[in-house]
Amino acid sequence: MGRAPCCDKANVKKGPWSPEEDAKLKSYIEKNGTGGNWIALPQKIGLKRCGKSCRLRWLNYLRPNIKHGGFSEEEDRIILSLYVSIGSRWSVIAAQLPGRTDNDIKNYWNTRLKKKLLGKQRRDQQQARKANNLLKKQEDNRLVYSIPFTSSFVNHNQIPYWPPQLTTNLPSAISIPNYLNSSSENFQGLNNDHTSLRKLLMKVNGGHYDSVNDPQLLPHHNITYPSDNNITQTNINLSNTTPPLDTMIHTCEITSSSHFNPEGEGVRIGMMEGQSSTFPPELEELMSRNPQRVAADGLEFLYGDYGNNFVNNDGSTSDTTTCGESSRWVEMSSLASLPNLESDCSVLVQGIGEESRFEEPL
DNA sequence: AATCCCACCAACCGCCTCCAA
DNA sequence: CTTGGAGGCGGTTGGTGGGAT
Repeated sequence: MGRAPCCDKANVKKGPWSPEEDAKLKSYIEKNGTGGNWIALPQKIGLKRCGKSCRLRWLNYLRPNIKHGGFSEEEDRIILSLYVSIGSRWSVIAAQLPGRTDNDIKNYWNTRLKKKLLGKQRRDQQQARKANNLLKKQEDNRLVYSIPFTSSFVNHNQIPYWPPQLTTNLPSAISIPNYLNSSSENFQGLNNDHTSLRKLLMKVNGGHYDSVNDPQLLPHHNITYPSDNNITQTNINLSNTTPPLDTMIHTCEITSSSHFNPEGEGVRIGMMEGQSSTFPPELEELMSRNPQRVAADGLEFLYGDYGNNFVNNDGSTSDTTTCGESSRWVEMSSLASLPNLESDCSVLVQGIGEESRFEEPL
């Protein structure tokens, strides 16, 4: 037996609110408050609406001092930094942005901010990919299957695609892995996956992209984490001033370099505290089933066209109709889990400010 | 001018948590 | 301790409008 519905679905109106309904709800709440019971409220004032719907309408639209649209760069930064720290907890994020609702922020993130970030990154990567493809051919002979990251991970000769203003401060050991120069289709997968996107953002900082473990990051944010990681509005104190963009970028560089393995062996970077892996199991299976392609292309085939040319156990190949679903899953999750995403941290963080200032005006 | 496509966003749905009985 | 109602939340849907073809 399922849960009883909160209201009589047959007798409640759905869809957009009329001005009359808005006026009724607003005037009643302004005079009497909600009475602590949203479910009973619509009946009291003669609205054929579900109590939850009334609550939502009030909180997201009718409540005083609500701001709609026109997110500032400052707000972008706050949203990003909190998203990286605590994930898609929109109500917590909204609590740090006066006048913004969780629904607004959620919509803004899903429709614009996320695209802004990844769109910028894709463009950078596509440009860099062209340059890297030239160099890659000269280095293929040095690839060793047992050390799959040798070429792509430790490559001091590749042309990096760090944004120009960052390259002067780059740790000399860091170079840009080939496998990150993915096609837009592959990175597109991240658009649809909160966890993957957040992992990516966390990964680029070695899994320590939060203000607790890294005081350099978000120095104006004072976020404390209860032991059960149950973050509430009350234990987050975020000042109105967010850190300068270059502070965030600088922090990314420092923490990223600390995870760099100059020996070029299979590099392990902890995704989260107490967790580490060289590759996700799916990726390792994919690699073991395609040794020729690993040897030939390094890890590029994992993000490139492997879905279209998948080597089966018997040596034959399959297209996406054979392994479509699983490969798409690997594509998304592995990209978010692969080590050495140093460059992306700067690109992503950089992407916000840069685009807000110079590109694609909203 | 008609149609298609896509971005945006208000609103809904269903799950989870809290708390009083 | 259990149960059920209400609030809260995040994910998703669907309507709408504007731009492209």
